[in-house]
Amino acid sequence: MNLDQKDVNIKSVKRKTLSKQVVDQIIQLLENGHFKAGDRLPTELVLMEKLHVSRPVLREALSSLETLGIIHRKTREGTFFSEKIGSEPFSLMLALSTGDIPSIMEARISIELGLITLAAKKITDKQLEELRKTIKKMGENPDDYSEFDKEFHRIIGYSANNVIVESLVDPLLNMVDQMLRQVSHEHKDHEETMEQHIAIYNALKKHDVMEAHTKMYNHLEYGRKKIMTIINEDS
Amino acid sequence: MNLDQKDVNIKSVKRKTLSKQVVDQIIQLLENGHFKAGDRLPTELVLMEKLHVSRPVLREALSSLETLGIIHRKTREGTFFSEKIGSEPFSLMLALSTGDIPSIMEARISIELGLITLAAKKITDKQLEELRKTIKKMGENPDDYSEFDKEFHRIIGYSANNVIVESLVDPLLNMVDQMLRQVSHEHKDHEETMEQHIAIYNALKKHDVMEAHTKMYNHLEYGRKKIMTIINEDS
DNA sequence: TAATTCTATTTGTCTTACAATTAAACAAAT
DNA sequence: ATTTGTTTAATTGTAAGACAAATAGAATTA
Repeated sequence: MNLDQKDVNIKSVKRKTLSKQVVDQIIQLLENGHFKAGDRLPTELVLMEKLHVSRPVLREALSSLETLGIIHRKTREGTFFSEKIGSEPFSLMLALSTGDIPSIMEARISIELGLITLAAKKITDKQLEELRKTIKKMGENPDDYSEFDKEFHRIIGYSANNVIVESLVDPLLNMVDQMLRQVSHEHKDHEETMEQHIAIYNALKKHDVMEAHTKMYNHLEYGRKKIMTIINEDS
Repeated sequence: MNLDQKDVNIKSVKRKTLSKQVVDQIIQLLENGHFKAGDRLPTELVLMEKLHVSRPVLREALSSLETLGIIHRKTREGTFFSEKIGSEPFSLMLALSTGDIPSIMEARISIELGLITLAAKKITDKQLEELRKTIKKMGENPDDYSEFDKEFHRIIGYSANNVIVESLVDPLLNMVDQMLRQVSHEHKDHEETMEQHIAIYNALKKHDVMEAHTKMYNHLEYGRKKIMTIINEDS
């Protein structure tokens, strides 16, 4: 990108770096429909020529896209557009909110309340059965049930069967889980949690969107308030 | 990173690239609490020495983090952790779903239904007033109201006042808006949309979580079904 | 004091070279 | 004919060094 374009970019104060421009160019290939998920991109050498940039610049762009989950690369094989984003990028992003417990709790509530609506409509019998199992196992392990708790929510998240929102579930659940470990372990509430999970399960089984939402809301608000109480006690 | 580590990474089949490792290292600085949003990172030269990597590798990692919205850089000033992620990364990610109309519509519904719950609790009088204005303007412009429609939803998204979920709103709304432009312009429904917005507004004004959810659900499902009908007609 | 110029720091870009990985082609052995 | 091993070549991965561009802050001047 040495020349030619007479840079009439007066308006943009913060001129974009070349690598950022390359990122945008490659994204456009998707938006144009020239490429789609799964397609193989040209080799770095070819891209360098087409885009008129040096290899480091190109590779900065490709690394960015890979970290975003949009492409993936394999030595000797080449560069491909991914099928879906996956959860790694969101995990990385969440690191910026480390310690901001209220925001994380809210985000988790927000995402899960959105998902339960999709889930109530789309959840399969098989997934309902899986849910039932987690409840059963939770009943059998009143002392250490946090893994089954998380699993319950994860199943609901994935039963919404939506690749876009799906990517958000695991990172948020993991973050919340990690936070819970840091605060007191003494505030568990096995019976109450069981009942709430069962109520949610029953609503999902009926595919009752509104009831599922209500039960999930109660469940999540219950958890949020408990945590907020705990961290306020500490301070 | 020339040597030393005898690479006992037998388990991980796909060895991580250096730049990916650097990304993880820098993320850990956040998770450890050694750095937080707003902090300035060491210069590239220093990071190169500390991490034992070459400059291209380091810069690939930094570019990745910048594209993820986690850091931002300014010539001569240095590199800083961002205060929030912003909406660009999600816009980029969404490109991978270009054309997958059902998924995008669902994701939008999911996110907004999650947000309305937070919004119903946290929305301010000022934001309610803004909402009222968009409804008024929409009433005055029965022919071209799509911008006010989008604005209405955007205000609700931001009234949830949560930096994490906030980043998702604009990209999704823009994507949906763009899709709507591509399908027929003839399917607008001014009166119905007005009524639904008013119903949502009234629920928010009462800070009634459940009613706000219900009204928003009706509104979004109405829109989704309309679009799905249209695209099915075409095919 | 205020405006201007200079300087040094930091990020941005390019070039070149070589290393590492491995699919694919080929050869050898069974 | 099928498996197994070997070579080759294509592609991504890493490194080093140089220079360009932007600009905060210091130095200079009016």
